Amino acid sequence: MGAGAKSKQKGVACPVETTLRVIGGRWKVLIIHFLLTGTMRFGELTRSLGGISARTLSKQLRELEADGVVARKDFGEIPPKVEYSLTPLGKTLEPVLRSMEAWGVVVERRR
Amino acid sequence: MGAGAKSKQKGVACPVETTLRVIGGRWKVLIIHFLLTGTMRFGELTRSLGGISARTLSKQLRELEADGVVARKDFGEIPPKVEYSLTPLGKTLEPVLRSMEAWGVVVERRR
DNA sequence: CGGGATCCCGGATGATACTG
DNA sequence: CAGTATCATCCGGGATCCCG
Repeated sequence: MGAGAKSKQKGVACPVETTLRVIGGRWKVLIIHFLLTGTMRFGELTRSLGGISARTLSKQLRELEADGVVARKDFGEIPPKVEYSLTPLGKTLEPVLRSMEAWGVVVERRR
Repeated sequence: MGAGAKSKQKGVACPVETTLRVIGGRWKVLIIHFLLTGTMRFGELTRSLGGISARTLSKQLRELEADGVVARKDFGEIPPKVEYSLTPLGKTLEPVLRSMEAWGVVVERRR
């Protein structure tokens, strides 16, 4: 995966790798982190993430949507309004992120 | 990575991303998975992982070592003998992998 | 056996310009 | 506002060859 992302479904039947494939993208855990606090619009996410390009955000959101983690709601208005939120499955990622966060804190303290 | 793996230390002070940076490599969770069962030699890992190149295995092991997750023991013999194992810190990754595995299982069942 | 040195490619991401 | 299209770039990782 270049950075990280890993979008291949190479025979590897390891569930841990499956998870990594889903949340391994450069910005995905951040996106999920923010959506855990509630629904957000595209522009809000762009500003919150700080530094992500529209092209990349769009792509990562669509991948998360394809994996059933994120729900996209298009209001079909002009000007456009689109809201993103976590699906029930997406919300079940919270304990995973928390355990990763806890470990990351320990590692960071180590230096 | 290709991205995937994320080796940048960009200001991002998010612990979750720190964890992802450490275990996000193409083979790292697999390596850790095997080392959780005990000490292994370079060749053993190569065969167990199946398909990894020596260059990449060497590199990922050194990165894990630099992050304090893996310990390397060189016996300084001829022919060479090197053993790899998890450090105490490395072993604390087990609950993280388990939560990722549990989620991965659910997702895989979803299709 | 356990790597290091090189060469190389594809995918991931950014920058920029444009649009409904 | 929320994207898409296109071009440019960067980097992880594979393939191959070589060595102590």
